[in-house]
Amino acid sequence: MTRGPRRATVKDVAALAGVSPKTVSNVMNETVFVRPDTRERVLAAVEELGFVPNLSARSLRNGRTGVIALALPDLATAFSADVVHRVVQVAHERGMVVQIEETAAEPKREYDLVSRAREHQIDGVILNPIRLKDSIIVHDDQLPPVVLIGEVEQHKVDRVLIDSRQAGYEVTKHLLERGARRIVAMGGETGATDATATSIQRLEGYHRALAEHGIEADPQLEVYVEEWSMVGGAEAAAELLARDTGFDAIVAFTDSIAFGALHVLDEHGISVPGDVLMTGFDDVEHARFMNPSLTTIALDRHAFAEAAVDLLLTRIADRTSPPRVVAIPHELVVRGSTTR
Amino acid sequence: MTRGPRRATVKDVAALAGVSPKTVSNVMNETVFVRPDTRERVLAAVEELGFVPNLSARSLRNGRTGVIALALPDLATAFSADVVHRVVQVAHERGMVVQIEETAAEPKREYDLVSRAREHQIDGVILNPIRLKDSIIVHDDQLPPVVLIGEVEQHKVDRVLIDSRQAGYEVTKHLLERGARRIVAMGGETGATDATATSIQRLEGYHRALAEHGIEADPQLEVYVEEWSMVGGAEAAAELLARDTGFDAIVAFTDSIAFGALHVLDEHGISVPGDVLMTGFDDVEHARFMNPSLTTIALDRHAFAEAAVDLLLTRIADRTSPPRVVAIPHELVVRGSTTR
DNA sequence: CTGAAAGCGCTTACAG
DNA sequence: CTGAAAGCGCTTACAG
Repeated sequence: MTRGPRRATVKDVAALAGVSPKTVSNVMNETVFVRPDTRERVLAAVEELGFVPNLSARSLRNGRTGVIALALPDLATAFSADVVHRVVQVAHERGMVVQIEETAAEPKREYDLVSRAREHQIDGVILNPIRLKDSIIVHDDQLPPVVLIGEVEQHKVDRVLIDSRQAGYEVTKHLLERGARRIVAMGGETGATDATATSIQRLEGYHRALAEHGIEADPQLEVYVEEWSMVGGAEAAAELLARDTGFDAIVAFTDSIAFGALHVLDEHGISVPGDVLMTGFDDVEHARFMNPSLTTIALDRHAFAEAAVDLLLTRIADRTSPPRVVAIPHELVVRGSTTR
Repeated sequence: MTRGPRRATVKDVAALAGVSPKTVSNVMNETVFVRPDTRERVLAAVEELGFVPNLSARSLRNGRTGVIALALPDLATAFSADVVHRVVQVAHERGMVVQIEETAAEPKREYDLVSRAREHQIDGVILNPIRLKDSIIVHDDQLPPVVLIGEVEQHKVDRVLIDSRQAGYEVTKHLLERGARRIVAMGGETGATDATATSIQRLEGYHRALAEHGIEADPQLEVYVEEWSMVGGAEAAAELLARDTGFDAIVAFTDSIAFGALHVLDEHGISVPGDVLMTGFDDVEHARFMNPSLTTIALDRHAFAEAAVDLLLTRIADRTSPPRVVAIPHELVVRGSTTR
């Protein structure tokens, strides 16, 4: 810096307030009780000098950075955008900033973040892991503070999730109640080798609902979706049509998959909800604005973000307490795509 | 840290390689030429000890953090999601990490970031300012490295933009060529007091196209949109219908506005493109998957992100060079919403 | 409740 | 091209 006055330091503040640097530190960090009049003098000096603590120096000393990482597979999806939006808001309210990471294109990044969080100058990680089997959470047992989001089947780490089995059951049951009998599961497939925990659970719920109605599962009606996006949904719908099997409803495992599938059905002159009923998961904003609007599973996204951030902050403060799980309630939102 | 071995430091590496800490630093930073065999020995020691530099210590010494901030008004929009996605990718390729900030809900944050970037431990900011008149860029002249994205009318700072005037002209001309005569501009309004530079420019292009075709601008056909989102587009469409004036096309100033408007038109039994033609701006992924798919203005988003990051890195390296402007080319993508 | 000293792990001058 | 010393600005023990 060539221009401008030198930034004030704790020393300057201490000198002006007539105390030691240690006392300034105590006031700034509110760790111990400081006598009110001392406190006042320090704060006045801070104000006068425009003192802002140097976070690099603080980090160097105490190992905390005030930064949490949010690592998601694909940042470009509507669901990711909403998670980022809310996590940033909640983190700010808690005095933390958020560093964003994307893991799908660069799988090593996921491992790297979790195995060397300290080296990356972050206090902890909120992670939506890509694949269950790849997740090093399972292997490594000396972890930094980590909160997993999404339905991951392991028990060493704090988690925020929704009950995907139950949700999968509910949407399928809804379709059965509306008269559908040949219901497609779009996103999971029995026996898929690289299935995610989420897809496995949603598929289980789907199977349970079918079984309750005395309907046997038909592998022809299970379509695997590699990329849970609109493109993936469009490809899956094309694959489904190519199988040339009858169907009267689709349970899409995310709203994005549903949007992609809807587009392809429309191109083929298949009407939703006229010919085929359709449901999604997530209730992204577009679900409400599509024509037809999309029946889907909604969750309290703010509660979701808040739980993730707060679990992480708790974990940062106490590394030894047992892992906790927070389940966020969900509900079925019925819209045009299942209403004839 | 109670468990695990102590992290290796430059000292450890220096001792193992039989050199001074300074030489280790020289090798790690590639600032000066180091004799190949010395270099090899140092790198071997780094490898053996798993040495990773402590970035807090580095920052404390040299003032750089390796962090850039990306500050957008609203993170939940599709356009934001895509910008975040691409900026994070490009920044990683350049060895930087990205801190995300949202400014619409917390307007002070914009000022704070730009006026005290150093205090926030960031090397620079990529900023999409909310309102022209609020932007402190105009007032302050001792700025940290800043790159503005979007059409901001000022010349003190590096900028990445598209030619919104020309784009506004092109979509309007396209609609005129398809026979539309009563074309609504949805997003800007002549004389709006808190108009953004973007909305002003798109409106100017719209006016120019009308003028070229000998059509007089009609204030009844200009609808102001407060929030450039689907909700805002839906509200604007409701407002337009309430005016009870004839129209045969809509130039929406973003794709999101178009989606919101499409939904309301559909609810009122107005067909796109049957009764009304519609265009957007941005070419977000949904534009392709809507029914009908949306005619819109596309830009090379990767080039956009790359230009923003690279301008910023150049600025961080050299604070004194004159401000630069990078214009990203755009093109009209014609789809179903303007094809009868 | 507050002070004086030491040190977190780097890199910047200053020498050679 | 490399070394020995100093210091970036905080906070952590250690005293009192």
